[in-house]
Amino acid sequence: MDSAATFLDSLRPAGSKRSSKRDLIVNVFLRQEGHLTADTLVELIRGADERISRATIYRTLQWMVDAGIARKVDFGEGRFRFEHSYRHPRHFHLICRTCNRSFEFLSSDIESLIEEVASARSFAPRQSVLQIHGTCDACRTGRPPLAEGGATELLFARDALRIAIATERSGLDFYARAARMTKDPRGRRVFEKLAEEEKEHLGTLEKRYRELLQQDPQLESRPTFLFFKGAANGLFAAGAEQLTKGVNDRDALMIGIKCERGSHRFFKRYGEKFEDSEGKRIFLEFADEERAHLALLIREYRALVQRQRARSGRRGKRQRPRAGASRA
Amino acid sequence: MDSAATFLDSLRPAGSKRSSKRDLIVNVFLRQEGHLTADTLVELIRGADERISRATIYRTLQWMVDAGIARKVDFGEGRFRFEHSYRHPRHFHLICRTCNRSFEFLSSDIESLIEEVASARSFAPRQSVLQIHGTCDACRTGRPPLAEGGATELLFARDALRIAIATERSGLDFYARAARMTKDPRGRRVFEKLAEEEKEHLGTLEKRYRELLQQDPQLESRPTFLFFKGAANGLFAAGAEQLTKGVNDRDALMIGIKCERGSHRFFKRYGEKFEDSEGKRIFLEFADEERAHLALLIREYRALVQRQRARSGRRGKRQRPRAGASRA
DNA sequence: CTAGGTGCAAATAATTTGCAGAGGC
DNA sequence: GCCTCTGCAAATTATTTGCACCTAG
Repeated sequence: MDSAATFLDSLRPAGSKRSSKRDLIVNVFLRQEGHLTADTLVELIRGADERISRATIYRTLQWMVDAGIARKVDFGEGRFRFEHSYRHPRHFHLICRTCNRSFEFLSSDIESLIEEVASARSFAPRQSVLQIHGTCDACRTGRPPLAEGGATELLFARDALRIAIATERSGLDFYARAARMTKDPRGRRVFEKLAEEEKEHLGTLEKRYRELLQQDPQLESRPTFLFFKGAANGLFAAGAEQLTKGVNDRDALMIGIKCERGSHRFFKRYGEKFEDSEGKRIFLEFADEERAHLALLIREYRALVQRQRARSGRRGKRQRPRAGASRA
Repeated sequence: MDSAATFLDSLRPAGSKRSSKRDLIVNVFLRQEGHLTADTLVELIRGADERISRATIYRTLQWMVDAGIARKVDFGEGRFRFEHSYRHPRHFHLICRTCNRSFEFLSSDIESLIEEVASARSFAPRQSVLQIHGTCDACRTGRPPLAEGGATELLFARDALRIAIATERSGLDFYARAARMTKDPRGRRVFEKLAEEEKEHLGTLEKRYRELLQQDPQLESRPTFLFFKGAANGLFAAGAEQLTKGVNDRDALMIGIKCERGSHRFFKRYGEKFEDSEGKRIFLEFADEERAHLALLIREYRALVQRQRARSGRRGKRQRPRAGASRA
């Protein structure tokens, strides 16, 4: 929470004055977890033994929304609720109609489909609202409300790390296998190097994951926050399957390039989508690493083609790198 | 629209009196296309030179919602809108923040993902709201508002038929190919028969599609309403691909069973999800047809296994039908 | 005749606004 | 001192309710 203050300072719009009341409201608001109504906030402030007008609460909430600290959400109850957005990515909601609690989740898969639909209708989407209304587990079965309190930031970081780790594992597997089956010694060394790097990076990620777990002992048992099918087995799993006996050195490089490119794109795109948070950082760092690997693979691919062309004397079948290999 | 009156009669809750005012409101409401606010409806009724109280409008709208004629939707504007639900399946919305119009769509793919998320959280979903807010094509580019007026019922029926036709085509292709490669004459005849049936059904569906097109000359050019990736190439496309040279008669039957089962499940499940409409009927009829085919294939599979077992004398390798074939 | 249905006006409920005074810079 | 923030009360907006009257069955 130390950097939160700095963050807040940076958000204060020009020409606004520091005011004890507003600071109080903002602080009380940020300390809360769920989705507050304006009224709840009034009660909270009154509880902190301060007289405050409803109007001020409303004005401050609007100010926070404009400043990007808060988001206004509508669960169809006839009034708005507010959630803070500091290190808290935009998300979808499960809303229990019995206990009125709401649970958050993200789904990269659903987001992709939404983008496809919008694009099919030439609609420029700015923001999507997805709410699943129904009955939560606790309300349907007996009464095990199951220790709440998952700060979304931690869950997001946890799931981002899990995806990164799964991808790293499948990448390691892929490169190790590719190294084993590559005949050209130089190419083999490249794959070995990449496998080595993946292994090292994997270690870093796993360490980070363990550190994360220490911030909340129950973190692992909390429900999934970020749904993303693609990476369940790692983004290199499909590539690894393609590495069968019939594959030559060049094909192997090409498959690697495709995997790295897909992986880099996913992590970059997804990382950019989020506001500042540990999860975002994980995604972007990962994207950078993949970009470096990609560059290395492409360089090697070109070199290999060059050597093959030279070796096959002038006027071999003059195979060109397939489409895609030449784009950076 | 003829059966709409009967439908309405059937919906009148017990103990309600026929009243000219209410009938008027209901009729005016059902004649509209989009998502009306209570106020718009008041203006419409006043325009039809009748004095009416806002309270009556509100009461009647609530009555319609209770009777299942209307749905209350919230686009976060601070007031509700109402859409009729007669032959108009629940759907998702694209909402233009510039012109405030909204466009409807369905996505089987998104619905599946929603179910998965809910189930992963042991949440019992009752209803989902998905809204994509942004800017529509007309508002972003110049001004080609592109002849509106797609009655959703027609669009739904059109897309249901398209999916059914694609599936039928891929089924025909699958059975024709299977017949060609089946050695056992009796099995071959079964596939030929199924291919024949698919072809006939395909004809029926195509005729129905042409008839539908006559109800709205622009129907084909209207945007997609029902998104469903799985059936873009037909639900048998994957099966047809598996029919390579290495496949024996039994495998072919088994692949067919899997395709029919998947197809039957999809159409049944999806058909049941919707309220009365042409699209619903198409889905359910189709599901029935697939069920019959499925039964035929299973019968044939069992017979084949029996004959093989008999032929291989006592104590062949005693292959059992693989899991799945014995469940009806 | 009697349970609904309807209009009118008043009540709610959430949120916004006008205005005069308080307070930070 | 100026300009913003704040409280209070009044205004606004969408919707609901109380109540007396009306009308179909």
